[in-house]
Amino acid sequence: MMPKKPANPTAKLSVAARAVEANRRLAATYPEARCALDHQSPLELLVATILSAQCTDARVNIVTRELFRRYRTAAEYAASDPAELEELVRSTGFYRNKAKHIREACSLLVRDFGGELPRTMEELLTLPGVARKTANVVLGTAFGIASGVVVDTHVGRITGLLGLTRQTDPVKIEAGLERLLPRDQWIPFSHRVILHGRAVCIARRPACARCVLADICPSRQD
DNA sequence: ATCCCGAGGG
DNA sequence: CCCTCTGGAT
Repeated sequence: MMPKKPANPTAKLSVAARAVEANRRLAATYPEARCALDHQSPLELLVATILSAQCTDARVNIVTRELFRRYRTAAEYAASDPAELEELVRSTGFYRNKAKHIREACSLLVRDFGGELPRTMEELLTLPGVARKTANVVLGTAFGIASGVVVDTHVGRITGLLGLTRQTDPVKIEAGLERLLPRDQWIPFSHRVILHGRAVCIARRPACARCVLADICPSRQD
């Protein structure tokens, strides 16, 4: 008999099959996966998501606790004192841009949408500081509309490591993932990958030894 | 491609 | 010190 060689499932799975299998395992591993940004309304989720750029969700949640107490409506954000808003969001980084985006987006919400959040990608993209990632979060989590996969830094990194995409442009990554996964999995998949990125497949030091995807991951490090 | 920008981990 | 954190606009 030939000595038994270690199986190499990576080579046997098509990209599509690997995407589905990865999602299946992540679903089993993180049954509780959901949006980790604290919020009680679509507006609060929009603000939290704008603040989440290049910042941990834990930090965003610390900041929004006070922020949401101070401002309740789009009109209140729009009328806020710029310096005061900047100070409240300061610790999330990029604080001048973020404060400006919140103020300007809320002004536009008041002017064009009656102070409410619109429910289409096209309309959300008219808001300053809102691109596809933020719009997909708001549509998917606040409104239950599976508009697209949320491609943040974790989803971009991990889907690349898994060989689910060769793209680096988040819009192209998103389009590819949406061809690999059924629509009703787009948002849950995003949340699971983000959790996995925080807990196991950490950017600085991926913990492949305790990763449920290690045997189907082309980038596994031993 | 570059800028915005604070906080925490190694 | 360097890298990364649920990006977006110019």
